[in-house]
Amino acid sequence: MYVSSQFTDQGQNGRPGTSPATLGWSPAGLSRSTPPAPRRDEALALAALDGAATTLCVEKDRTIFVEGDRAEFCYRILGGTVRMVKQMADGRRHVTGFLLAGELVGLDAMDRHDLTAETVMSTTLTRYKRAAVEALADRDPIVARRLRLLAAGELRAAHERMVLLGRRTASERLAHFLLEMEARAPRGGCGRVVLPMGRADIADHLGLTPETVCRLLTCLRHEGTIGTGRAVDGAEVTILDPRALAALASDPRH
Amino acid sequence: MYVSSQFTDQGQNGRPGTSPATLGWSPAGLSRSTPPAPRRDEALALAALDGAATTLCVEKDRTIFVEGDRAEFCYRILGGTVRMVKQMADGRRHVTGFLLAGELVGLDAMDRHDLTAETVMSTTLTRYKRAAVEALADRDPIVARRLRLLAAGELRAAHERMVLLGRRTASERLAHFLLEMEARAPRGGCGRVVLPMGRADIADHLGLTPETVCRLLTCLRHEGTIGTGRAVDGAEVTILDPRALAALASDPRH
DNA sequence: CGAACTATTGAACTAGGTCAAACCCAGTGG
DNA sequence: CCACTGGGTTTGACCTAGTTCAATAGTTCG
Repeated sequence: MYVSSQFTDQGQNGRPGTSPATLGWSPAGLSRSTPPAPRRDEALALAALDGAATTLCVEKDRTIFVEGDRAEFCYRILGGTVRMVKQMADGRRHVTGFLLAGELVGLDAMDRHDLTAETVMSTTLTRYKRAAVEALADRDPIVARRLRLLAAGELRAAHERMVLLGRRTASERLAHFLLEMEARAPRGGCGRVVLPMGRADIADHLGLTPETVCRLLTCLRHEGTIGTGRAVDGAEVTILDPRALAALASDPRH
Repeated sequence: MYVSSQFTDQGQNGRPGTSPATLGWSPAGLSRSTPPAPRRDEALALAALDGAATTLCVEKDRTIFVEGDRAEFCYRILGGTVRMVKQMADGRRHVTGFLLAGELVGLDAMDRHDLTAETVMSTTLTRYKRAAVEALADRDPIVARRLRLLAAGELRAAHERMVLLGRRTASERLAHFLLEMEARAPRGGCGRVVLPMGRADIADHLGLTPETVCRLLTCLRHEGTIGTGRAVDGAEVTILDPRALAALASDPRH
């Protein structure tokens, strides 16, 4: 209904030109300290659904689904970036996370989505019927277990984020964000982080204002901790002094 | 091991005198806007484990388990209050939530707990082997589905909390907290909220300082929005003007 | 080239934090 | 029964991290 009208449906053969590094499962927003997430088997398990899957292309800044929508589908990102948003009535916004290629969107829903999913840039994704996933889980305890694990991983990330939002300073937040993005980037992200999202998105993700994000970035640049430039899809940050950045991020325990 | 040494183990017949309002499942930290959580069936499902369950009494301010501990058990609170804590190396702390009678603790773990559970007051709980729960879930898709639903509920609450921590003002946070506690209180909590936790706990839950919590409470009292007093277990707040409080809390959408 | 964005920088302001003192009990011991 | 002690709570005075407002500088697109 609502959703399909915004998509360019390519049918199940419309594979995009970009081939993301990994199409295996990896829980969204998982931080570095989390034990390595399961991959291989689930990819296999989900393969059982590929017959019913549809591939979609969505352009920049479109809505995939809205908070409150009946959760009919979930998605896997083939290429691109998605932001998960929680909106307040008065316009204040929080970006609960960014999802990258290979990650899953909208799997953590009950009856209805509780977050809005929007594309940060032109994005390609595979769509699965949630009902089919649920059915698969009912049939196969292994899949069910993986789903639970996935949820647990997201919950863990969410807890981490609460500490970040509730107790960390602005620079700690930004440092943490840069390191997280670097860790999540496709292999070989040796100090290079591409930030496809704008300053406002980052700000809304970190509970800051765009101005503060800017200022902190300039500050880090002046201190020689990072370098900035522009990549094909969005700004690029080069981490020049990982030690300094890590010191700033100063993780809770570990 | 670590855990059992701090407990007064009553064995499985050592039922406590207090009989909490509901022993059914209810996802922890679920906010009012969330659709009513499933109850009856899960209580039945878990009953299958009651043979292996142990009832424990833990006094005030003890640790039930620590972040990083191998997650051998999970618990259901019979009576009392538990706080879930995330600690930073430098002492900064975040309380991700408070768990009340009837709610479950430590079910959302992967291999290890990612939160520390501490008693806010003298608390009685039932302990289940996680492995048994997992096994039950593997055997029974219904249980598995409930577990997923439970996790989704917590995730939802976590997202709500991120908005709260990242975008809401101090007074909005406090108002929201009071209303949430009132909604979660055992039936008939007509405007009366018992707060068994100290100001510091509330502050760490809301990303504020104890001083700010205090000031805001006094402020609300002076405005005639609430009244304060002391109950048997902890401070008590009476909500005199629910409208004003709700206006302050001003929920996102809805 | 100009419109419309987004990013950057500056200056002034404030919500909350910090520090420190006063209060208010619940125990406890004389 | 009452003073004493030790913990949390309140209150006050002051301060700063981060916001707000506003102006400038790139960028993208038509």
